[in-house]
Amino acid sequence: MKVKLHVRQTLIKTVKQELPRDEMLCDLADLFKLFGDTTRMRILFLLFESELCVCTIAELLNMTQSAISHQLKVLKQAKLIDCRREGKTIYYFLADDHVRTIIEQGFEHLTEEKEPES
Amino acid sequence: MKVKLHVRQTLIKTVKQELPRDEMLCDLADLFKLFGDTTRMRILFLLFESELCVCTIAELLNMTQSAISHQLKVLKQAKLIDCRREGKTIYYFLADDHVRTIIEQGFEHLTEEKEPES
DNA sequence: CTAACATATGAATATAAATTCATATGAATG
DNA sequence: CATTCATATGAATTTATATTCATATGTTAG
Repeated sequence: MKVKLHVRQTLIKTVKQELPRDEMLCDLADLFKLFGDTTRMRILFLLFESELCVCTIAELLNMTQSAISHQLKVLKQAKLIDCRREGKTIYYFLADDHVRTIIEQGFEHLTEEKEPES
Repeated sequence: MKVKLHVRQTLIKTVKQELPRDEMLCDLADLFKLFGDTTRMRILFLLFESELCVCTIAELLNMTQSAISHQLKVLKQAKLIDCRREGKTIYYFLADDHVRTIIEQGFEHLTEEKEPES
């Protein structure tokens, strides 16, 4: 009885500490995965400048409307971008400044790597 | 002649500004790609604590030595981790603090997303 | 209501990345 | 120097992801 209780508490501890940690780890990986694709990165960089509609993004990146649309969906589901409708066209824009911050962080890593502070 | 010169200068401008931007974009995507995989993320989290040898990582993550070895290679090539030999065993460790910073940034994004400030 | 335009979407295909499997390398030990 | 242990690696396979293609949805204009 006592032993079982102990086992159960350990289990609870595991669930409370290990599983969330693991879930968080996956969430993190999923987040970074979004930035790990050239097309999505290009889209985000374009949206740094201003909001844009799907067809403009497609033109600028020289890709099909469909391909862009699919990627926009991915970015939107992840809440990195949002959109608003204006008649027929739909404008996409960055949801907040986190995107910038995260990308800047990565950028710093790259630049500091290439010029190793001599 | 003058027109051609102008065209050429525009081309140079393009090469100097657009292409590097594009190359940088790819580098960035490649960097983030590294964090976009659960296995690699797990490995990095383990290395947050201390340096570890391949077999220990494999045990802790409950994966084959080969799978871990392949991923360690990827991380090492990207210079996120480094290693030292001690007899037969090889210890891997984080190359610098950039890894921590980048992951923390992503982490902040996640937490701020889940609790949208009140 | 129909045509035209902008975007979205499901399924198929193409492409890339992770894991496995078999085996090679490299160091220590008897 | 043969064996054992730790790790690395190439090729095959599996699995995941991006793109394409065909078509659907939704909006505006006539």
